[in-house]
Amino acid sequence: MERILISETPKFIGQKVKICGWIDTVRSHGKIIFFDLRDRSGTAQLVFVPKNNEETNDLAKKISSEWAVEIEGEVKQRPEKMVNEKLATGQVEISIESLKTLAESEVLPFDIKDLNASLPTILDYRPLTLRNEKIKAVFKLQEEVINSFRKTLSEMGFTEFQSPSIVPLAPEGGAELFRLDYFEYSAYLAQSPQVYKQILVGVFERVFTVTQAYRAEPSMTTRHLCEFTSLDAEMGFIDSWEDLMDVIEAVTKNIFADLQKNRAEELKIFNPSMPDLGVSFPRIKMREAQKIILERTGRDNTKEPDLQPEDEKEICRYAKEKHGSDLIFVTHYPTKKRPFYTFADPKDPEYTLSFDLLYNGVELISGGQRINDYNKLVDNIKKWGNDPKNFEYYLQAFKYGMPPEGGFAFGAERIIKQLLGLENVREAAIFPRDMERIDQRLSVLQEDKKKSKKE
RNA sequence: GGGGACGUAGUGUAGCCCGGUUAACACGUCUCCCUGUCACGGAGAAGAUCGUGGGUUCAAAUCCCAUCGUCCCCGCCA
Repeated sequence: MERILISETPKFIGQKVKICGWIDTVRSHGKIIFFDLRDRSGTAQLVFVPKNNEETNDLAKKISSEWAVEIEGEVKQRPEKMVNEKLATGQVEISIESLKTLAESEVLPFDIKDLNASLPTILDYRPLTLRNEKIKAVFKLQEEVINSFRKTLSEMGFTEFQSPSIVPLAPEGGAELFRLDYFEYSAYLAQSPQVYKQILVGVFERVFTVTQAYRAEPSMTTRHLCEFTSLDAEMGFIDSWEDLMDVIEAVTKNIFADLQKNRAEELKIFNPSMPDLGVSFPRIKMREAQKIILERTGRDNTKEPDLQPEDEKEICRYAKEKHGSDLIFVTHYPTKKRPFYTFADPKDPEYTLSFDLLYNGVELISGGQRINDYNKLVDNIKKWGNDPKNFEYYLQAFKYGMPPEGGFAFGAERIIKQLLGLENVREAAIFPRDMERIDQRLSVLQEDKKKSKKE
């Protein structure tokens, strides 16, 4: 008999079927045992009543959570009073005729259905806790974010490329790089695909990549990861830097729309408030934002070169109240605070044609127009204290005709964290890396190594 | 790089301020009962040298010091 999916069982009422999956829960009433069986498509109730086969009866008593099993049985319409409306398959149940263990499970360290563990514990048991319905849903939603990003940009004529992870050095500074042995030389893990996406604008005009970015920043905050998924795009022949914000707005709105359209079930688990996609995202200059914050809170940060985390939250509240938007562009960050390739505003060179898109108080996207003029770029590399010789490879793209261009990057984990209201970005990374953890806690994994380093 | 908080059965917490006999509760686990549950229910049981080391004290989960671990905030950033 061929296996069918659990979600299909209501179509087989009165018929014998074979289904496979994991045992979610067991409710034993002695002479009758109910199992919830879970596969990739959903969950259904199985009913077992003792047979005149001792072996099967013993097995049914022994089976417990997370055993992988294969069962054959008849799909039965449930009596009206016993329909479970919470379950998609709640109008039917499968009466077990034969039962086969595919893999036993050890006793679970905690109840993964009603998970009530701390984040470190959840991460320690990641291979198991990912099976939790809610945790699993996070990553189905993240998949959709990435699919949507791909789809929108492809339709807009962007070419996807694979960005390298091993790089010679970073254009944005050296402090936060992971260094690695590369034969007899040193190399680094890419902190961003910036260099490569800019080079490829000279080839494909419009490019994007979904890639891992690595930052060795000693940060233990709820919004930082040492390895994160960067959704990067870059486009040439722009008329204005505002073209970039138009693209971002389209991409972002499609992401939210696609989540609602294609992942309604997973979204329902979190029931987040979705941004109003009918309004356009306000665009305000950083200095204006600081003035608004001063007026609203009395906090005077108007001399600061950047918004404080508290300010970012406040300006998002402002955007929601005044413009009905959950997202807001903050533009014109000071030239000194941005990387060397950022395009200065010709009307006011102290500030750049760059922007952050804030969502519920956190930076979601950073971007801006880039310097495409070869000589200006070389000058800036020097001004930022670097040697243009180290950038010769990258500079070729500009030496041989680079049109006006710009781009942006999202953190995939941050989108999900902000949308679902997760407390920590590590909940939005399927296998998060932070200062203290690569899968397992490094303190446990490499106890001896750390000690020897200290001595 | 700077600052703050926390560490008690498998898991999540209470107890600590104000030291005192068997360290409490919930979930999970085990045994028994249960043919309509869906986070099933009922009865019972096991499970913790209170992170580690030292100090104060007649007496330490509780007070002090050190150490290890965990989390959060700032800087920085997506």
